[in-house]
Amino acid sequence: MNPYRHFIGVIEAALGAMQAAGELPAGLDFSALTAEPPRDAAHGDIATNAAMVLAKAAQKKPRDIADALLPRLKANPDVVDGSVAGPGFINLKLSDSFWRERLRECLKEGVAYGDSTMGGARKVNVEYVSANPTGPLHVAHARGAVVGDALANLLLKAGYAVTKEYYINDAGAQVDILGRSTFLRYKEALGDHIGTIPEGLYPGEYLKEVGAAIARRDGARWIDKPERDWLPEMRAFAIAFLMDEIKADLDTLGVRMDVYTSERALVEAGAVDRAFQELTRQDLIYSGRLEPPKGKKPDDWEDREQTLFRATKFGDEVDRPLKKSDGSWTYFSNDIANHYDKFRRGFADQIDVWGADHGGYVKRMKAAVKAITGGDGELDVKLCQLVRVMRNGELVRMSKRAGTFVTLRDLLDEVGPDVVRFTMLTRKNDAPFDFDLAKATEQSRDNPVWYVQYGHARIRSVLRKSSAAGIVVDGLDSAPLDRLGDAGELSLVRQIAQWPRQVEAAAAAHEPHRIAFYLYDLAAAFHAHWNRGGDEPALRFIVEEDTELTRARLALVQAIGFVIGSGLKVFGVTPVEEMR
RNA sequence: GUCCCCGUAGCUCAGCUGGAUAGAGCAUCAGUUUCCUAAACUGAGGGCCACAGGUUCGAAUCCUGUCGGGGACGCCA
Repeated sequence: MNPYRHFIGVIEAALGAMQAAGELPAGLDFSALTAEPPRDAAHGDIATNAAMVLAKAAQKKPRDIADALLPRLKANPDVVDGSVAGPGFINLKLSDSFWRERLRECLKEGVAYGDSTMGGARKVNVEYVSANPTGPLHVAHARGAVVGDALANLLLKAGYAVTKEYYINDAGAQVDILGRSTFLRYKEALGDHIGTIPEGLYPGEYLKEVGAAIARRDGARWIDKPERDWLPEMRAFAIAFLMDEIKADLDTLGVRMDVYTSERALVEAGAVDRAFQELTRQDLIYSGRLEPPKGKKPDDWEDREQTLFRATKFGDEVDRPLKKSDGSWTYFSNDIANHYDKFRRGFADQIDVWGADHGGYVKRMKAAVKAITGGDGELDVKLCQLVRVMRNGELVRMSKRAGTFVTLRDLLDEVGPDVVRFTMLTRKNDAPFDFDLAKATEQSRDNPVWYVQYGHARIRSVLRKSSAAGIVVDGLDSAPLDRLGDAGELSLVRQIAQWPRQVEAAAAAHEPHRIAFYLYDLAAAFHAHWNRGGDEPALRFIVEEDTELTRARLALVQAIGFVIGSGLKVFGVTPVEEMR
């Protein structure tokens, strides 16, 4: 249960009763009403702005409304005290037993604690990674992969029907370049001296393997053929080869897509024509001229009549071209088809995770989705800012294999998937991120991954020790939780009870990074309480002469472990049993 | 030239879609180990929330402008 959502219901009921009694006018809008934990715990457990939000519409002073509302809220059996403060806040103190019941819920539900029905099983499509199949994944892809995957998991936990999708850009000029680059490496594999890679082809050494593989398969059969014969072969082979590699990297990272959509297949199936027809039907396409682009020099700019989409009607800066000068579709056209296709597959709610270099593309894609779905579809775009890989403050520039950038594989080999995933999620997606290899594996409070995992390891350690001492650690949900009376213990109980709310808030905002900060705070509170047992042995979890008290405390410890496990599950990180 | 993101403690960052006296870690200083992992914990100092207006009961948060940093801008994807 999300206690705060629960209490909004309680408050609304009390306000309804006031309306029925004529103390408030009918027809008030309750949508701005909040119930949240006050910043200062001394104020109580729940603060509501109800009186202030309603004052204007009700034509009453906030404090008068609050004074009338307070006794009605105090009548709730879970409320033990309450007061009106400041400009009209109502602060409520809830009974310890109310919070202990939340703890019991957690113990019963295990890592499923925090699961929400907020999403109402609504279908959501999260498209992420979607890297071009022209080379290995690098760090920027890693960030997108981790953010997208965690966001998808988070929405899953919040009760949405989520599909994880990868859109393969296997059409267009860049895969032709890939095909030609592969052909060069193919010749090389057959003994040719190819010299330096010509301008305009991919220089990365990773293509050597691809060329060698196709040479093994096909021998010399392409070597004297014209390009039109070998290009489709080279292209298809390289794409398949590199996609396998990408999938393997993602698999190591713990990312498993539900759907891979091929741009080429979409085009061939007529999806672009269908989207084009739909936009035409809505009269959103016309022929016109565009201003030359500003900034960069338009060296080969030609002013010409173009097929344009009325993006400006939906909030974009200019109308956008759908066809290239040779008459073929632009990437934008294909991508409209992609999003339209997703809509037709039942996804009104769509989320794309992109790199920051696609920032200029957001408005037009949102405009297109709004347009082609007749306003029924909604696209949210999460832009991931640059990632720089550092080692002790020094910038790490490139990998040996790819030549120009640090690959995801390098990162995985060095620090492992769990560290990559958690660390990438300790920052908002729209802020740049320096990934420090030394810090990521450091064992200190400065490293959130380690700190949270250490908390979990301590929890497992206590439970192991108790078990070895003959205390039953099964069925802790029936432990006598009312034996938990210490202020530190009750504070931890309250913090555990925040978890369902954190899940819902992070899911609603599409911000998985919030989970990382919550887990860090929870771990900090746990470590602090742990150390109090040093000064006051009576507070230790295991009290040999009192089995029931011990079981109550172990229940608390286990619940914290469940919540950490639950959060790490969203992140796709495995909780550790012990530190080594 | 236009658009997008960012600007919070010396450093790295949070700040729960507008709430009460702005929070963590690092660094600095001072403490805590016969104890379930001290790889931890406790305390102190440190702020004109870039700047200037506006919106209202109330602004780090929303709107406008300025400054500063990053990114993007037809026929690439």
